[in-house]
Amino acid sequence: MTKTVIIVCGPTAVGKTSVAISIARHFQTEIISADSRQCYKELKIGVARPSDDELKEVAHHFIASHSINENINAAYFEKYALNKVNELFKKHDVVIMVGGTGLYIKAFCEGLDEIPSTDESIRKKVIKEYEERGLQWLQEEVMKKDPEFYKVGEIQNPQRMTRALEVVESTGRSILSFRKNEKVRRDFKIIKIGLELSKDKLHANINSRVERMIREGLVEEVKSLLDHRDVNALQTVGYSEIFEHLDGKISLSAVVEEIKKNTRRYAKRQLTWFKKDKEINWVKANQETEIISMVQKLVEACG
RNA sequence: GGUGCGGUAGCUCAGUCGGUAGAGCAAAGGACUGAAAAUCCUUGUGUCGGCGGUUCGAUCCCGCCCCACACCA
Repeated sequence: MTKTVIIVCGPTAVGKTSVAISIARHFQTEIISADSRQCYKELKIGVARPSDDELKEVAHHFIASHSINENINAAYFEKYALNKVNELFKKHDVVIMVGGTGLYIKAFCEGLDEIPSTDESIRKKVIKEYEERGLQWLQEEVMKKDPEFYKVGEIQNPQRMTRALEVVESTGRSILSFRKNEKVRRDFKIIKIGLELSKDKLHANINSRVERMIREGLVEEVKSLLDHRDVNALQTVGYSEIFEHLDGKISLSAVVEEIKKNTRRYAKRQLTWFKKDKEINWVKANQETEIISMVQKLVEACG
């Protein structure tokens, strides 16, 4: 039988976890998470990690598997998930991937261009200089050192600009010279399922989830991470806002509303990303039996 | 009941010495190749409280009314 990965994606709070578990049980297989925050063992309540019962029901990978002090990114995920999927294919014909991190899913399905790993000290230096000297300095540096990128890049976006600078400085070549614009072909089948809900229902889910997180002790969780607030893993909805509250800048009730708002905006960004992917089969998130029979048919069709 | 202050975008407000209006926030849409729950870009939204009057022309001036707030009784 053709080896197959079924990818379940969609916006936050749409109900991916439970659908993925149902599908995994149906195929008697395991789950690889594609979530850029649930992989950290230090983050639990605020990232809506699957419950202990759920984790017991089906084996999960890339959940609470790394530390916030590690440097995890899309390229890392691509390698990690490819290794994991090949390992799981020894025991299973079908493997499930679930998550809301569109870039990670894309990296897994299509690959990222190989860019020589840059010197960590150069990266840090570039970011530090940007923080000290500002965007205009960054733009001038990129204009000087990588004029090609400056012409086409997002010159208002400091993250893109610092990356471009970091790459020219450590390789001597423009980041554009590494871009191949071709998708890598995987030797397994990929089926993409997108879960959807009406905006009203999604927002209601988001609101009640945020309130539950607070009830379950999110403030305590964030308090225990205060010393690490600068790490990338903690630049996260639900954590940034509570850090502000712990600083005394904003009341708890205002924080709750901020988290709801920022989660809605995050969901919208995810939707914008996933809508562009024409390979996704969209289904209503709350119709599990229909989803399973559809997935079963898709798996048979390709194999 | 009297006096004062106000009623302009979903919210908070600015403004027009009379030529039918604009900021912030919220919202909506979009981009995305080693930070992606990140980061960045774009965009409106109006019976200017109601009815009359003056005027070529009123959201702006005048009158009455309604509503909110404050103070006095």
